[in-house]
Amino acid sequence: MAAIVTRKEVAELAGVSEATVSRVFNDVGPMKEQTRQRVLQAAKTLNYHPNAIAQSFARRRSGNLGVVLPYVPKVHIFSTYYFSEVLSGIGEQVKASGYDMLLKFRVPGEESDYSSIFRSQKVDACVILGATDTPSERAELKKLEDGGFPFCLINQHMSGERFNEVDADHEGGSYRAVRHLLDLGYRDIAFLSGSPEFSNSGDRLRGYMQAMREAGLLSADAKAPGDLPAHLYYEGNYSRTSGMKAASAMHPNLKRIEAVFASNDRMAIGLMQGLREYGHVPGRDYAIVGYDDSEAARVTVPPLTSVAVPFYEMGRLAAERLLRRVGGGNETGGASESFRLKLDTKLVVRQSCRILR
Amino acid sequence: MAAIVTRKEVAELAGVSEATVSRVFNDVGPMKEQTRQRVLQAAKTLNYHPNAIAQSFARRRSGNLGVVLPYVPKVHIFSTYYFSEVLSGIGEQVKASGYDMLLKFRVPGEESDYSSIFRSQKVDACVILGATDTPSERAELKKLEDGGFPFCLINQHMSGERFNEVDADHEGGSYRAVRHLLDLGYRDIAFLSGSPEFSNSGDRLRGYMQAMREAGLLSADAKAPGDLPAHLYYEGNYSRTSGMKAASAMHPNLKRIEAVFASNDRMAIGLMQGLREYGHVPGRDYAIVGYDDSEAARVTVPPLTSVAVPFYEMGRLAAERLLRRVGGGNETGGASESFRLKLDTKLVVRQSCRILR
DNA sequence: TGAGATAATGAACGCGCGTACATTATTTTG
DNA sequence: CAAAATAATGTACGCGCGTTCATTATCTCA
Repeated sequence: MAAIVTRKEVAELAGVSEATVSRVFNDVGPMKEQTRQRVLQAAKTLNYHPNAIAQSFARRRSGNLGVVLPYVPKVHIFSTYYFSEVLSGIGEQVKASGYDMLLKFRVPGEESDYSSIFRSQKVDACVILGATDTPSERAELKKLEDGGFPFCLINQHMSGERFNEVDADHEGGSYRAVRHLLDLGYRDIAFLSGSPEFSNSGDRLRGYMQAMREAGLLSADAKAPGDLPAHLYYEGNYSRTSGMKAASAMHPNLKRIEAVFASNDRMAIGLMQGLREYGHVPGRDYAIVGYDDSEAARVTVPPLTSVAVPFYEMGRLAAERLLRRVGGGNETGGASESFRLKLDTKLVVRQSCRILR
Repeated sequence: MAAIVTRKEVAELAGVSEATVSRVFNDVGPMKEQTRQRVLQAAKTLNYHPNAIAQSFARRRSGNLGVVLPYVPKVHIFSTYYFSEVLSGIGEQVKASGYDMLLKFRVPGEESDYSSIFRSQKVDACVILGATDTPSERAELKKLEDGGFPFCLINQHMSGERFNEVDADHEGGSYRAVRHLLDLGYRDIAFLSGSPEFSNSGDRLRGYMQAMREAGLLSADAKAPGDLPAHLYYEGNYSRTSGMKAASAMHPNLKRIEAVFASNDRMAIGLMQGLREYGHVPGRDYAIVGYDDSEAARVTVPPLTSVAVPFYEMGRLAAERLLRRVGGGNETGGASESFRLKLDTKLVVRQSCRILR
């Protein structure tokens, strides 16, 4: 291992004190140009790089933005559209802000001790992905908030709390998707929901039901899955295989279903594959709209109409807001204002829904 | 911000010295059980967590595995199959080894100063993704090697060097793909290559040509793209859009092409989309084999025959080998043995190639 | 030219750990 | 029971920085 060059060696070569070396590298205080050049030359000669760990320690700041990801053994988490897009956006902002991105894997279901992530001092702020609205997770997040640790949830709203959040208008996106189907003449529109512990699943359902109520297809007080006809409500876990499973459940009812709105593209694709095995061709025998507008939506046959969610931008904004906060270093007074952003979604029309009537 | 609890406070509460607190937490030396319990109780009472930055500093070890990724502004790098799979595998191993994963983005084309990544001491070892075989990159990697910094290349072979590498048998995978087409009766088999600066592009081409030579479809001394009939060689950059572009170039020649072997699934998919616009249906009018066996291969119509590359396992093994090395802390003597692994690839047959003859 | 003001730089120490060596406590042995 | 051996714990300091306060060098002004 190559020997570590410290500022001590640089100071000796340049004939100055270590404090001067430090000042030069941090652009602090008055500095004679001649002295500065001498130091920089010595540093270059010795190929000196400040020890980042020592800097972090002395500054009491890690220079890392933590990203907390759910850990499921053997699951290729980075290959999930949502995570990969958000991470790309975070990465973009981290790079632009001169921070590093430290990934932390948290085992879901296990005692979530979020605050220990901060107490180790290894991250200055945290983006939390895959959080769920359960009492224990809420309690853990409250502890973070009470401790003044800067964090941000993405795509997970915790109503009644003042956590930092970056979310998207899933309800509006869902509403527009279903209105699109209604405008094409479809009336018997089924809904394939994702896991209910995610707030965004509830948002999608709400948008679906609002559009259906406005079209007079549901009673005015319909609010929950239980208020839907059984043949119009299905549930998966956002995976393609759960979409294929839903196809088995849906197939017997397909005489009574004209269209399907699925809560994400993967389930839509799995559903299409499953129904194709029963001889039902998407876009011809039934209409289908996905959600997320992932790359996969563009490669299916026919290409999928889907609601585009700006996950990349969500990740980028969360990182930007957090890093602005910790970079400002303005810890004056009590709890700072929380930020909550809700980004627009957009329906991208492709060939999976023909005009019916 | 919550006050930081240090071992000093724990020591006071437990009525022991700071060294004893340290010993308890590091399970070092003889320790009276009674004393140990007193310390642990005090730590729990104060909610003490060792400061990881201070630990890293004192240990002269960061506890981070660096992952170097190419940075291209606005490109959603995590959404690329190769990167996402490798990262998932690395993440799995990092979690298992009690390390953290620090992402570093490097601007390609820019002066690649890999060694500065190590000189900051912020990572103990590095996995390098997206490296290219250019003289300047080689020089930078040689500097790392000379400095004794532990790193590993993935999916990029640098012939003549002794760098740590984890690769896959692309030549063998390619060969088997083309043999499969030959076995189905196809003779006029075109090749859609990826960018030539990646070693694995050359591997794929070699496997293709070997199979074609053995079938007597190429002369015995054919070695380079120039030795191929022009209508059988195309080039893309591994993106879906470059595959669609290749479709335009290939379409006029489709009377003379029976099958296509594409260097990755994305280009295969783009090609299929492009040719479908000209009325050519994959699996019926021509056969096609992709590479990588990404998720997308499973959702196309028809599902794509593809060569499976264990990217996830490659990432996991690279991390395992590196972390074993730095964890062993055995820096005795000079340069340690480099490791080079080449994992098997496997042809996964689906419906994109019918029996021709 | 000397006093005062300002610029530039150095000395010292803290950040919160890990641990070598010294000291004290406890146990074993003759 | 005392000496020797072993177990347990404490003291002191280094890791490589950032920065406060002290000291020195330089400039300005009367």
